[in-house]
Amino acid sequence: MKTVFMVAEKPSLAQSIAKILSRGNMSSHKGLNGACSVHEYTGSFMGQSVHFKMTSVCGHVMTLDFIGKYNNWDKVDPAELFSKAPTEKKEANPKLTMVKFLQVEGRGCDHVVLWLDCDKEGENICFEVLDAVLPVMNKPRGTERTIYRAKFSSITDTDICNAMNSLGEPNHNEALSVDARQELDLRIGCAFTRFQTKYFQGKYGNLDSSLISFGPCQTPTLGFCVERHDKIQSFKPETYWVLQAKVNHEKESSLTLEWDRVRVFDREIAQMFLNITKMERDTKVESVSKKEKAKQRPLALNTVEMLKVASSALGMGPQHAMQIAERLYTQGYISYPRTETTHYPENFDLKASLRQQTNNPYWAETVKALLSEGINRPRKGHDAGDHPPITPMRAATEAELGGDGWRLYEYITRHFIATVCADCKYLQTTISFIIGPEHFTCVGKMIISPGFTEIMPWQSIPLEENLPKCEKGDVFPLSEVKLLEKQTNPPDYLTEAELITLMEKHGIGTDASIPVHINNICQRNYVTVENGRRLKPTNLGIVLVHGYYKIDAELVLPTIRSAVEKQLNLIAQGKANYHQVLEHTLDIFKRKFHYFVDSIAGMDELMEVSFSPLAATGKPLSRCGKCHRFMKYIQAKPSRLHCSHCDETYSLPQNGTIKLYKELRCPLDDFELVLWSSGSRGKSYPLCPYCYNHPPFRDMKKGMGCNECTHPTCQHSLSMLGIGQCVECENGVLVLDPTSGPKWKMACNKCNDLVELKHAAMRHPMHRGGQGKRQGRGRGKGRRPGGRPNPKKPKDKMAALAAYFV
DNA sequence: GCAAGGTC
Repeated sequence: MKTVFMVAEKPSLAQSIAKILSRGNMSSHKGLNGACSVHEYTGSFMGQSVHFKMTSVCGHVMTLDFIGKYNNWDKVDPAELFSKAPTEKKEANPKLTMVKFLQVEGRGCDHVVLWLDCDKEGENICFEVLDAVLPVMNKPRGTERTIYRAKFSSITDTDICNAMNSLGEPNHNEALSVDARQELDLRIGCAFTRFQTKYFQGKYGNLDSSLISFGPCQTPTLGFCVERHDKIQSFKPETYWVLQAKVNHEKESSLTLEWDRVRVFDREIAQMFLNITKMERDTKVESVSKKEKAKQRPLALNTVEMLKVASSALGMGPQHAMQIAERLYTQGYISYPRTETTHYPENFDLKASLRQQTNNPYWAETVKALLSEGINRPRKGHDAGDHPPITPMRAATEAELGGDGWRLYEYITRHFIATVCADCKYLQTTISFIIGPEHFTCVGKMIISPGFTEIMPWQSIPLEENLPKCEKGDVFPLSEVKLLEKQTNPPDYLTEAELITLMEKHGIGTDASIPVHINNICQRNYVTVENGRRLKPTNLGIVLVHGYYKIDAELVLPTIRSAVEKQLNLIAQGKANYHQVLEHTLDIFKRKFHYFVDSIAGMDELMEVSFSPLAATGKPLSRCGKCHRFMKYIQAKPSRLHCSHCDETYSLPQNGTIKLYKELRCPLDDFELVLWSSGSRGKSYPLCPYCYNHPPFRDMKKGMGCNECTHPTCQHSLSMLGIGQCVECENGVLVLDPTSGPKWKMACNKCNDLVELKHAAMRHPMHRGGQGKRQGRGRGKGRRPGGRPNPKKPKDKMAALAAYFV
C-alpha cells in the first residue's frame, strides 16, 4: 500500500484535519521532537486505498541569516550586508529538529499533500517542507505526481473535504516573494541597526546604546508614537466660547440645551450672540423627533480586536495578552487565538458553544434565556480564510484560570455571547429649540431593549437626563443664558489600542507580530508605558525619529512597509522577476543607507541636545594605566570606564556593581583594578579594565577578569587564588573571593556556582607572604582533595580551604 | 547583539 504524507502548519491543525479526513478513525503518536504528532489512518487517495500520515511543522522550518563570519560586528562594515555578505538558511528552531523529524516520518512515502496555511508564508513553508522530505521520499514512477497542495479557507468538514478533492500545486511565486521579504528585512534591518548602534555606542554617557535598532516595522511603529508626541508639543491652546441655555421644566428640574453652532472662536461674535439671546425670556420648541436607533452587536472576535480590548479595558499589554491567550488555547479553553477572521464558519455550532456556558454564575441566566428564546444570527464579518474567530471552547471557573487568565477568558466569552444577542435598541428623542435667531438642541436616549449590552455592560448606552414631554410650539421659560469660555486641549499620548489600530490600518506587522513590534520599542527604551497604557516616547525614541525625519523621512514613514510589499506582491503574482525586484529594492535601500551614513551628523546633533557626551558624564573611579589620571565610571548601560585624557573606553561586565579595588594595580599595565560583584550575597571578582578588553595571554579571551587570568605570579590571578575544579560545570575553577572574609566564599570562574566556607577562619591568603606558590592548583588543573584532612592540623591554609570544598 | 515572519 502506498503512503501519503501530509503536513499542516501547526500541531493543532494537523490533528483537526486528520480527525475530519479520517472521520475520527485514526491512531496518533508523538514525534521525536516532542512537539509534533503523527496521525495515521487508511483511506482512499486518487481512487486507491492508501495509508495516510498526517503531521505538522511549527511555523517556519528555516530562517535566514548571514553566514557566520558576517556576524562579527567588529570586523564587518555594515554596508557589506547589502550585497556582499552571503546568506544561508538555518533551522528556525534547532531544538525542534524539524528537518530530521520530517525526514524520519516522510521517508519512503509516495505522495506529499501540503496543508500549510493558505497565505504567502504558508506557501513558503510548503517549499521548506519539500526541501526536507523530497530527498527521502520514494521516487515517482513515470509521470506520476508526487506533490499536492490543499487549499482550504476554514477548518470545517466541507471545506477540508473539498480541499482534499481538489488538490492543486504549491505556488512557487508566492513562496519566492517571501524569500525576497526575508532577505530584504535581514539585510536592511541589520545594516542600519549595526551602523546606528556602533556609531552612537560609547559616545554619550547617559544613553543606553547597547542596541539602537532599526526595522521596517518597528521604526514606523515608533514613528506613530513620536508623531503624537510632536502634536502634543506643538499644540497651542485656543480660546473659544460656547453659548449655554438652560430651561425650567416640571418641578425644579433644569435642562441644558446644546448650541447648534457648537462654538465660536471670536469673542466679540460670541458676545453678540449672547446679547441677542439674552433679550429673550423663553424658548419655543421648533420640532420634536423620535427615532428608534440600534447599537450593533459586535462582530465575532479576532486577534487585533482582542488585543485592543485587552489593553484598553483590561490593562494588559499585547505581548502579555497574547501569552495568556496562547496558554488558554493550549489548555483547551479557547479556540486558536491568532486569526484575522470575524465571521463564524457556516457550520459552526453556536448553540453547542453556548450550552457550555450555562453553569457560569455570571452569565448563566443570559445564556439560558438565549437558548430557550432563540439566538440571534451573528453579523456577517470578514472571512480571511485563516482560522475561525476566537471563541470559548469549554467552561471555566475563575478559580481554575486565575487572575489575567480568567479576565481574558471572561472577555472572550462575553464577547462571544454578545455576538448572538440582539442589537441594543433605544429611542432617540431630539428636541429643537429656538431662542431669538439661535437654534439649540437637546438629545435624549431611552433604552427599548438592552440586547447585547446586558452581557457587555461597558458598552451600554449612558443614561441621560429625562427630556420634558413636549410638542412643537410649546414654550418654556429660560432660566439662564450664558457664555462659557473654554480652551481647546492637546491630544493625549497614543494608547496601545490606538497604536494597534494605526498599525493594522497601514499594514505594519501581522496579527501575530504586532505585539512583538510594540514590545520591541518598549524594551529598547524608545517608549515607556504610562497610565492608561499610553505610550510616551523617551528622549532616545524622539531623537531617533526626528533624526530620520531630518535625514530621510521615508525611513520612518508608515508607507515604507507597504511600498516594499507592493514590490513583493509583483513577485507573488508572477508579474515581476524575483531577482530583479530583490536587486532593485536592495539598491534603493543601499543608496538610502549610504546617504544616511553620510548624514548621520544630523542625527548626532539631536543626540547632543538630549544626551551628555561621555567626557562629561560619570564619576571618577579608577586610574588609567597609561596617563595615570582618573577614568570615569559610566553607569548607563552598557556600563563602562572612560578615560577622557586618552579618549579610550573600556567595557565592563554588566548586571552588577563596580567598585574600586583597594587601589591595587595590574602588574602588566598599571591600570587600577576594579571589583565587580553581582550583589551583596553574590559572587565577586577583581578585574583589570585594560586586560578585560585586551586579553594579555594567548589562552585568555576578551571579557575575562583576574579570576581567569593565567599570570603566574600576580596575587589576584587565577593561578594564585584558584582552588579546585568546579562541581557544577566542566571547565570552571573555583576561585577564592578575596573580599569575602571572614565568611570565605569561592566562586566558579565559568558558571554561577558559589561555595560558602562555613568554618574557615584564616588570614587573607593574599597576605600570606612570599611562600605561596601554585602547588598544583590553578588553571584547569585543580584537583579535588582525596579526603578531608584533619581540620586541626592543616598542611597550609590553602589546603584548609580546599578541605571545605564540597 | 541585528529584521520580520511563522509557532511551542
